[in-house]
Amino acid sequence: MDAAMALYALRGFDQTTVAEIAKRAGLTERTFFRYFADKREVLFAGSEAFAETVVRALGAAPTSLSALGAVNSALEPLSNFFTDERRDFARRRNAIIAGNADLLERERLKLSALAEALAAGLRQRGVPDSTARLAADAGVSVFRLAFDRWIGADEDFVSALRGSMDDLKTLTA
Amino acid sequence: MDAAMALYALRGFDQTTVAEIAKRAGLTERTFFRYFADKREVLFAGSEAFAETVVRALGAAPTSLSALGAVNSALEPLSNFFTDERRDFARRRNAIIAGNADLLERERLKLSALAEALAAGLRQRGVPDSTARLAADAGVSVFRLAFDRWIGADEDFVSALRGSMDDLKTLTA
DNA sequence: CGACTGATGTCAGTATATGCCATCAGCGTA
DNA sequence: TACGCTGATGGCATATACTGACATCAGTCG
Repeated sequence: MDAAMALYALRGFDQTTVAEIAKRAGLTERTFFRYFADKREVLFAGSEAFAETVVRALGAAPTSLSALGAVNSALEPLSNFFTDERRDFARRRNAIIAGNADLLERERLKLSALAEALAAGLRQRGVPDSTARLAADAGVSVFRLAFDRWIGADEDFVSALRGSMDDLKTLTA
Repeated sequence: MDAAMALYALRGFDQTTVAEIAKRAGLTERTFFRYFADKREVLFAGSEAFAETVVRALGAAPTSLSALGAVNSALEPLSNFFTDERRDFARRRNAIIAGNADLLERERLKLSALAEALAAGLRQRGVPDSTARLAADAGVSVFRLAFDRWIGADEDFVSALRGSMDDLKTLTA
């Protein structure tokens, strides 16, 4: 992962070959592909843990909450991922992703997987399907907005999340 | 496109090579790649026209409308794309996409491009950035929901759209 | 000591994708 | 008519991503 990140940052994602990454890491190409399904996946390794955190928090949210309220409280634990110390790393990672269409594509897929997981969790709470899907999507939108705020300014993630959620509320007001 | 669709449906996307598509279409592989950037793009050829329609309609929406109202009215012209005659084709296309991760990935990217275009249009109407992004994303969510309804039942697209937009409203109520 | 296991290496092969040059048909113009 | 231009296609070479099959080797357990 370190080797890949460094090379992607240095000469860009497209201009980096798996052979180069492997060599830098002191491994063979074949071994690289045993750990990562493809060249992009290196940058999205932690994404399952990420989604799991959200889903678990959703499961733990009080049943009294509305669909959106539950989603909101499911996003809060993500502040453990988005701490001040990791902001710099996140910025570098983000710059790489933003600069390449294939990586953006993968990111969207991961986010939509997150949305589906959220929707499934909501349905389990008894939320009707269409509501569940819309609330889940809205949650991901709010998350993206909060993430951009967190990464752009020195605002901490919880407050960015709160601000974004407020924006959503004014949207429909 | 016909050749590709037929083969994708017949033996699946992964099991179909570009060489086979080209042969069936009476062309060479090289020519295939002059028309389509990659193997997936065949299924998303019309997507720019699609996005343009939405953006144009958004530009034409009365300025008195709220952000969400404008997005809603921007989606309505899509009923021209989703007519009864095209439902069958859409179903076949959808089944292919749903069955393959790479294709799903590409679809997400197209939808997120649509969301970005919508957001840009909203900003041009004076909508603040975060509101614009959230409203655009919500619009795409509503569209997806409406599309699934349209494709699943024999409901026509405008009514599916209306129903989905209602769901969004009850979500935040 | 021998069997098993997990991680890695080696190698061969397939498919995607791109660049470069050749060809050829159609079309307008001197 | 002859000429040159243009756009679409073919042909070829090549890089790179990925996959499957088998070999190797270190550790470990009985």
